[in-house]
Amino acid sequence: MIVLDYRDKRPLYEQVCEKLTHLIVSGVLQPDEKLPSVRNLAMELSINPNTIQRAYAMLEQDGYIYVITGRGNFVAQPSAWQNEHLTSARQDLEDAITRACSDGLSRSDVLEVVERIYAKGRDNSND
Amino acid sequence: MIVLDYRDKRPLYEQVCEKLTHLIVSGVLQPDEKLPSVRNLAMELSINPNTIQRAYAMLEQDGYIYVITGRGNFVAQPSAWQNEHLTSARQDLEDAITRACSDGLSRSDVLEVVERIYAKGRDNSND
Amino acid sequence: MIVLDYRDKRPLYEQVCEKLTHLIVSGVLQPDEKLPSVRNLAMELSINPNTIQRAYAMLEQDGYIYVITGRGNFVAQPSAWQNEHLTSARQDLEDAITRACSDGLSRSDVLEVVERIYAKGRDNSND
Amino acid sequence: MIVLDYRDKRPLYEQVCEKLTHLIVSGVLQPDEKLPSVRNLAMELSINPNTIQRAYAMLEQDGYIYVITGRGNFVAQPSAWQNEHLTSARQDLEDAITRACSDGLSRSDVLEVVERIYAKGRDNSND
DNA sequence: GTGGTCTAGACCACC
DNA sequence: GTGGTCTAGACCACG
Repeated sequence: MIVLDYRDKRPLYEQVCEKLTHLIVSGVLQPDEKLPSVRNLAMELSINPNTIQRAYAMLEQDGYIYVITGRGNFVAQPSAWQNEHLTSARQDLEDAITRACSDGLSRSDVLEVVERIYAKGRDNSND
Repeated sequence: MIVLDYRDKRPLYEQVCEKLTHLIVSGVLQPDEKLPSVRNLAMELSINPNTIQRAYAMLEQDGYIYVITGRGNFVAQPSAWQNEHLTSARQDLEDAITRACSDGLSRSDVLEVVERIYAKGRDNSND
Repeated sequence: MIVLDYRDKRPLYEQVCEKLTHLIVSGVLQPDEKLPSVRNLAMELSINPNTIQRAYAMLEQDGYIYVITGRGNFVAQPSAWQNEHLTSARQDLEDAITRACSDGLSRSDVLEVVERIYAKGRDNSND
Repeated sequence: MIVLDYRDKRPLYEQVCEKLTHLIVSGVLQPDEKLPSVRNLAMELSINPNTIQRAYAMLEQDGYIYVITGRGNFVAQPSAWQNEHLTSARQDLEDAITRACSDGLSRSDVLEVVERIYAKGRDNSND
């Protein structure tokens, strides 16, 4: 379900968080679907339960999942995260393009990259 | 010459590195121009000389500057860094846009952001 | 009769307890009226009977209901709980307002909120 | 500086968090003032550094403090937290009064409590 | 010395 | 079985 990259400099809990967020946002995990339990996912990834716990806590805090103690963690309704997710993604993009601009990339360079990526990723139905 | 942002989460040496890179790439610092000495720049920014040392080491390692022992640090010829700089910037941009795409941003969302940034940043003469 | 909110962070037995308390205090459940049996209510809410059992135990302990072994649970006389209920509610309110005060809310802020809530909730006939 | 209440049901990190928030909001801790280090405060309170770490992480996440790795934790500018703090306090108050209303307290009951508390707490200069 | 991450293992409340 | 908290102790990057 998730593969960790130990060469990645980011903390493990952040990787887990990001991977799960993608699964949720992309709809692979449907609303109200149950996520693996803290202990199970920890075992599956061979990491400490506390690390998973932390990732789940962040996801809940960001509205991607909700928790029922004693039952498990469940995917939240899109209405709970959709807005925030898009604005945050937009902000990240803005930062990246600003950096690209100040790094000397020309507008046409950027546009070309955009076209290439969106042509390749059209199966995601993001037009 | 350089202003540090202590609220920035990144390590100081990375900030110094980035700021100097910008000055070099943008031509504010000309090829073969001498950079401030480690000690001087450290004093000016009121930070530890080790931090500057580390930043200079990275800049040399990335080909932006060259060192003449006993003389100082000097800006390298653009031919030494231009290619690498652009491809690295391009790669960063690609990653960011890929992420934006998989985060659900549409092509038109991205294009709009690009136009906005490049309209605002036209004084950088990157068209 | 009762609707549970699984998103609520509080334990289920506490929710059940609170809902029943409201029904009793507001007079929807009359003194000496029989409450649903543990098993029935558990089935109706699709939760574990232990949870209902615990809620009933708390209600009895707080004087809202009385138990006749083998017969069932019954709403107690208002004289048994009225005083305690009001002083406890008063105490909670006091704590909340003290916190609001120390959080920097002005007296007029608080008064405004009070008016708003009591204007909206006048159908509860608490003037 | 802080006293923990072990009878309190809330987690320790939340208590620490709340106490520090009060110290910050009330101005006892001034902007840009340094907070005790994670390890020091942990020793002082005789609890595990991780618990303090968690409290500090929450405070940063809520904008009450900012962190400079290797230097320490510092009180953020009021502009960073003032708005959110007040709206959150207002929300808490609203919930409490709604509960009081549905618990059968009359408007005059509530008003009386408000007056009593704000009369007592007038040295806090909250009018 | 500073914060940040991670592990290992324990205990608790809830269901 | 579930999540949540806490401890103890280790290691790392930064300055």
